[in-house]
Amino acid sequence: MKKKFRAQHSSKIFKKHDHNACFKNAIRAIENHCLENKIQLTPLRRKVFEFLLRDHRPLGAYQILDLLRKEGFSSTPPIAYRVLDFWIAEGFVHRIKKLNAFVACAEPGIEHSPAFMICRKCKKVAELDEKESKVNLKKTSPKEFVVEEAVIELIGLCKSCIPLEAA
Amino acid sequence: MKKKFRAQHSSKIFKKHDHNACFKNAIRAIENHCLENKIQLTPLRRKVFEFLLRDHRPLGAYQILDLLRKEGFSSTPPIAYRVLDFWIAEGFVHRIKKLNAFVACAEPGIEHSPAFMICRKCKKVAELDEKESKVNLKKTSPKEFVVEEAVIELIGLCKSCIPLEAA
DNA sequence: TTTCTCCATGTTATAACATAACATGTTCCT
DNA sequence: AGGAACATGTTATGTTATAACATGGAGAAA
Repeated sequence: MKKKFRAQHSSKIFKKHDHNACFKNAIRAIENHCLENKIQLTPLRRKVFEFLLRDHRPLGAYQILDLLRKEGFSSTPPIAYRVLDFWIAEGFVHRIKKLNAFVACAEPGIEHSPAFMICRKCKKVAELDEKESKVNLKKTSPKEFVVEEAVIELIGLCKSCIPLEAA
Repeated sequence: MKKKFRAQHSSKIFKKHDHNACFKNAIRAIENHCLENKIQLTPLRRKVFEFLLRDHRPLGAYQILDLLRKEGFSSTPPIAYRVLDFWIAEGFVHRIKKLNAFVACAEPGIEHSPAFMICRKCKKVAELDEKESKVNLKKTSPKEFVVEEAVIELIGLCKSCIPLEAA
């Protein structure tokens, strides 16, 4: 299986990185994905994805609605939830239950149940991939329980915020 | 540190067990805890804990309110949320974000961020303890991220429901 | 090119979950 | 008995999410 959109290594998101390139790369990924799968990349869908991509910070559905309103889109709740459901189904957005919010995905295209690291200070969110998290958990419950889906959300301090907290 | 209330081994909850003893044991645990810590075990608090203890299935706040109403208690939302917050603070109840619901805790008294296994068929919930889950995750993000709190919720099929699903 | 179908978006209404702020009542300490 | 701390009650409202149905628009097939 070919990856079009290389995983952000989790630590990258928490550090200064070439976000312009990161952003463009992700946009290119959804463009390709939609082309290849004959899915419509509508202005609404593109806009919502762009909002989520902006700074690796999760947005609530109602925050997204406010942003859409400012850009002249309709902004009743189902608008946001539908587009979010769409991106989740395509594997490009994840829901963060802990925050009742949504983030752009770092490893789209493959169905997966990622784990997240949520920095409580800068609010950025990075993913841990399956190999690192879900698999470990699976081992802990060998024949006792068949894991079909996992919600794994770590709240804490990211590398960049640890020094700030010391102050 | 002395444990008063032995952990339900996770698999136990998913199997037939002496639930009467299990229930009584847990009630004794809260009675002791409240006595020892000079905390009031009021009828409302006791009742809410009993509801949650009944069958290892999580209850939503509004389900609890319905049950309270039937027993003649006041049943406006803050009543339930306050009692739930109380038990969570004491370490005897956990919130399951995935379900917007609450479960009685299997390993109370120590502050911990447990992991849960939620059976999508029978709806029962069991805990995985910290050694099995959180620590594994911690190892995966060594100096990148300081984990302060973890939400770990596995959705799947429990031992008892796996055969039923095959049908 | 029209008509049909599929899908996206729009709209209205309401459900489900949660908390703020303040009032009243109870316990228990001194 | 007085007062502080805590528990519960009440009203109002905030926040998150979905159901159900209406409209519009793009592309395929006749």
